[in-house]
Amino acid sequence: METRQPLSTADMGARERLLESTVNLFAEKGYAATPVREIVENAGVTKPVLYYYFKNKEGLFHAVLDWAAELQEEVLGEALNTPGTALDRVLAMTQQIYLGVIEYRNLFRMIHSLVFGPPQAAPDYDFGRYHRRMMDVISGLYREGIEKGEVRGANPKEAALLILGIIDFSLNLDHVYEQKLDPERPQRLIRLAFEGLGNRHVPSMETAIPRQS
Amino acid sequence: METRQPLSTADMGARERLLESTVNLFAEKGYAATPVREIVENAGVTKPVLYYYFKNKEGLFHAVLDWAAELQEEVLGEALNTPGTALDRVLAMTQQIYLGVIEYRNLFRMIHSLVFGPPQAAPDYDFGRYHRRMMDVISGLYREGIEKGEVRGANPKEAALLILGIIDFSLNLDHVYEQKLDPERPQRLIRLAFEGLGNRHVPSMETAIPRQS
DNA sequence: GTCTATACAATGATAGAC
DNA sequence: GTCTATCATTGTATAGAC
Repeated sequence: METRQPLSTADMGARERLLESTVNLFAEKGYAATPVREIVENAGVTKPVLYYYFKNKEGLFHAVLDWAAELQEEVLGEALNTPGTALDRVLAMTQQIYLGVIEYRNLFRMIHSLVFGPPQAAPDYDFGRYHRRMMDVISGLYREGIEKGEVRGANPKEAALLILGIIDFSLNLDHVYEQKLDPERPQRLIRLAFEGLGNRHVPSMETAIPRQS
Repeated sequence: METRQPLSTADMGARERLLESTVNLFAEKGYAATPVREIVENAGVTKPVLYYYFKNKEGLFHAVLDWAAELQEEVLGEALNTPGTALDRVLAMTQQIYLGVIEYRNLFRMIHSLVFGPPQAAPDYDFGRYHRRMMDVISGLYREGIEKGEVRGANPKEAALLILGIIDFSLNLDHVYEQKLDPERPQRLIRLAFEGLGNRHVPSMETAIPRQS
């Protein structure tokens, strides 16, 4: 029967258009609020085509999410190959993430609203995997920074929470207010978190920041 | 006709049970994935009762959200009456928020997934109001801290983003992993943000800090 | 592989009795 | 105010022709 495809490569056909349509609609309306009819219309095919390539609406859902996990690995993989201090590497990773989000914006928005949305609004899936993977990578970066003496010895897990929280929240903001993505914001906030909100007159580790008042 | 009620007080009747049922189900499954049949079953009434008190499913939705805005004002009002330094007050506010979230947990979860979920998964509503209100309050607290010389002069809006991001992310974590709420976490992370991730050996915010390297 | 046509269940909403 | 019974619509999914 050969209904199995590589899911990524070169048959710019009905299957890929269905995946793309699904991502766009789930990002905008969520799983439950998106009728199959719209998915297929948007992909320029008819309903039976969907049920030919995927078992059902839920199968389509899983196909998209597994694809997302692959992309996350690509992004983090590049980030891990970056040299520099802990702050450098965290900023570079953040940059990579933003580039990935810009390229696959709706995919990210879909994942994000699934992770933080109502638990039963969509079929079961281990959404925590994205989060855990991020935590592992970031806490690893920070831990190395401690060993090299670049940063103070805060609990790496807590530090990772703070950093991931910033990235996450920044992306959320861009999403909620539907502004253009502000690729600078998470970097600014992360620097702020490294420098500290409370300490007056702190020279930055990387940049010399002008101060006044 | 007199179908207008105060929405809050003492008729522990069908209307209130409907609101509570709605909150619980929307928090768990979201707007689109929650059938009115379940709402009324869970409230122990029948469908026409719902349509008697509220215009339709969407009217019920709005009623719940307006109620949430009132509660937000209560919580922030208490927080604003707290004395102390900027850090003290931010921590106190965070504490108040957590108390509120514990008391009205599902209401918060519902709001949150609506704010950060897919835009068209539910009827239109100005969800940004909750966020803007938080930003105003927090940036105000920080600004006062600057004027009193308690904190360094970071951009109050950016500082508010960082702080709100922490609160938000903490609540998200508790939600996503369905752990018990950890009321300590946001406080820890906020202190961490005030102290700074990057600065080794940081004395508290009041004193001037020496640097090295 | 892709279509037309349709089966079948679930949903939001209401009419009308009490 | 609350119920029983019902309607119109929309949803997912499939049969069967090509």
